[in-house]
Amino acid sequence: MSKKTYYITTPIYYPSDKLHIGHSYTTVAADAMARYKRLRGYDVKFLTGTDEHGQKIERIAQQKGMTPKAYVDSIVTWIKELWKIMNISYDTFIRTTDDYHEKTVQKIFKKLYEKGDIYKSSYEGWYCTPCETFFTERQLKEGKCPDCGREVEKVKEESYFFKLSKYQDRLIEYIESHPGFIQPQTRQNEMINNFLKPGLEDLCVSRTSFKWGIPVEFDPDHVVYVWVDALSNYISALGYMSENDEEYKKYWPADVHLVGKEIVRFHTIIWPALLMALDEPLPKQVFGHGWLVIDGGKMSKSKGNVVDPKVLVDRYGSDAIRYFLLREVAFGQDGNFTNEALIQRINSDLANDFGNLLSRTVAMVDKYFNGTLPLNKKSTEYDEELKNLARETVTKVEEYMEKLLFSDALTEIWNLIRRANKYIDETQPWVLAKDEDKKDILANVLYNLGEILRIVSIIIEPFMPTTPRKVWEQLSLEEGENTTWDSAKVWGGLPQDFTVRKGEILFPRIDMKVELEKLEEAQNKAREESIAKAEEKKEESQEAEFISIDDFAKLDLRVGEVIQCEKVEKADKLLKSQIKIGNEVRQIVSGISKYYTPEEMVGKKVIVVCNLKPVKLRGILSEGMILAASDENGNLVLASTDKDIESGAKVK
RNA sequence: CGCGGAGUGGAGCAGUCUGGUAGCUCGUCGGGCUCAUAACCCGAAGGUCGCAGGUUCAAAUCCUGCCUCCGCAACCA
Repeated sequence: MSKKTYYITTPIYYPSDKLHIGHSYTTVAADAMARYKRLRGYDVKFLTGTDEHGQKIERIAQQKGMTPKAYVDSIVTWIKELWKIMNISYDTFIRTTDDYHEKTVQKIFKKLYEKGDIYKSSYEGWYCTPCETFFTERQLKEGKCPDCGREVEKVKEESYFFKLSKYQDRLIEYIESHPGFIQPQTRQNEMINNFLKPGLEDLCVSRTSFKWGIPVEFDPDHVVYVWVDALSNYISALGYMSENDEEYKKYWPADVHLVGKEIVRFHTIIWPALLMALDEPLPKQVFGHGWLVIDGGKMSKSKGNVVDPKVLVDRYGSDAIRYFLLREVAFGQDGNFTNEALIQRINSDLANDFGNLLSRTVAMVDKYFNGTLPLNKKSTEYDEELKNLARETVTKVEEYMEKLLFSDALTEIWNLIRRANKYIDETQPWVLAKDEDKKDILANVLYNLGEILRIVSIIIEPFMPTTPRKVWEQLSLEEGENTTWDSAKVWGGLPQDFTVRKGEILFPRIDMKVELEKLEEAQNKAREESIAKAEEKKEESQEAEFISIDDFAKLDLRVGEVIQCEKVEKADKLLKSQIKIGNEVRQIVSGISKYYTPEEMVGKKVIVVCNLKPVKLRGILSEGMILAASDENGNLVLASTDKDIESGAKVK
């Protein structure tokens, strides 16, 4: 009989830059699950990778004077190194630039086209490069990307569309009849209410405006655009539609796609629709986990609060970081990441509770029995409870892991560890040691502690893959039948006369105060380096962007006096001002409401760009722009003149 | 009336679906112990469970309204 299979995936990450701790979080969770299933005897396939195409990559590479491939190669090398130091046990690392993936995508595209689910049409719309997303005129909000608020580019081109709308009803039906499909439940509500019920629009699935993508086989001017390319990695990695599709037959449908909550939509709407169109089964589950937030806010490069996982792993080792990520935050919800919490966890859970339990056990066997336990044992009244708890703990961990509740699983394990520490207090081995007649009781107590350590070391392996071996080393436990998952359910796997070998301290305690400073220093350094790089980039592009005096002369800058000002309703940043410029009065809308009240605006002399093309903001005409200075800390002040001067005066 | 999440002892969270003594970790204070990484064990203080109504014998939990925070969205000429 062949083994049961288990197929788990992470998203494929976009290698436009290095990854942060949030990416590690997803990947570590997937890894813990993969390791757990392997220990349970499953034939596991664990997939991760990178999504390497798109205009954004093309541009970044261009700025750096590299080919797109060379650029992503450098990032991918960095990512693989990260997964290595974090002990990520992926089976396949797929890159969307891999030859086999490109071929499969082309075949999928062609199949859908032949089936009529992809059709050619012309597209007039807007494109946001950072988001890699098209928008219709209607979706656009006042000329900006509705996702990120940045500039969009007008694009008119012919392109291919996927009939997403055709699958809308089937999707709703599927999701409602498969309650476990989208996890956690709240995400399901979000998808149905936000996207499915309002109606789906067909999806643009090709581009002609850039080249860095997979060419459409039968229409080489087009490259396949993100959805079909990226999402199908989950099946192309298994050899779907290739000569060798054995893995596909074996592993598909996936047991779980692990994704961050921001991309649940793509995985629960677009991806299933694509699979429906291909007549292939849908993944069994999409689990959208929460974010690691910093000081209550989202981690983002623009905020400069991105945490580099390599810095942390370097300082504390991957097992400690993995433990923290999976323990601290309830999977599915957002959770805080702070250096304090990290060190706290390391100290109290890993050093004090767990590491110290090993330390004191080994020390006592060493001290009282010269390192090797005698065979004669006599039980105590406390043994039964401890043994029962050990058995129950393994069962509970199994139950929680099935639901991907990593934090709960670890909580159970730590309850057992704490119980073992208490057991030492109850039995008082140092008292037993003073009485020759009680040596057999003492031996029993120490054996039981050794057993708890054996059991714990086995069941923490999915979370902390390197620690178990360090424990076994100190207990002289051979990796083998007494270190399998099932052996953790049976009391007595450790030899009755086991020998201890004092080893390194598992998790050294950390001086919170000192370490916080050092950590911040290290993190700042890493951050500064990346900022410095970004500035370099900026400078390079700035040099190329000198303007001539003629360019500057095109600006019509004038002094204006605010004669009236009010807030724009339903817009929290906008003020509408009437500004007198010479003999003329203009209406200008500005995003300065957070910094200036309408009252203080009135009477101010400001500098206005007068020949800016008028636009409507929030439906209100704005005929120019008020100049203001703003810094990175979010301060904003209006630009003004040094001394008073008549309104209408030209600025140059 | 945009969508969603959250508001529980000093901090971080669980409990809410399936009403009935409010639980955990950290911190604080007191005690115990000495095998151990100044670690471990026990005890105590500390909560009107955001606010206001309602249902009920009984509400953190169910219903209604409101407030605050966060994310998305919007906005930033």
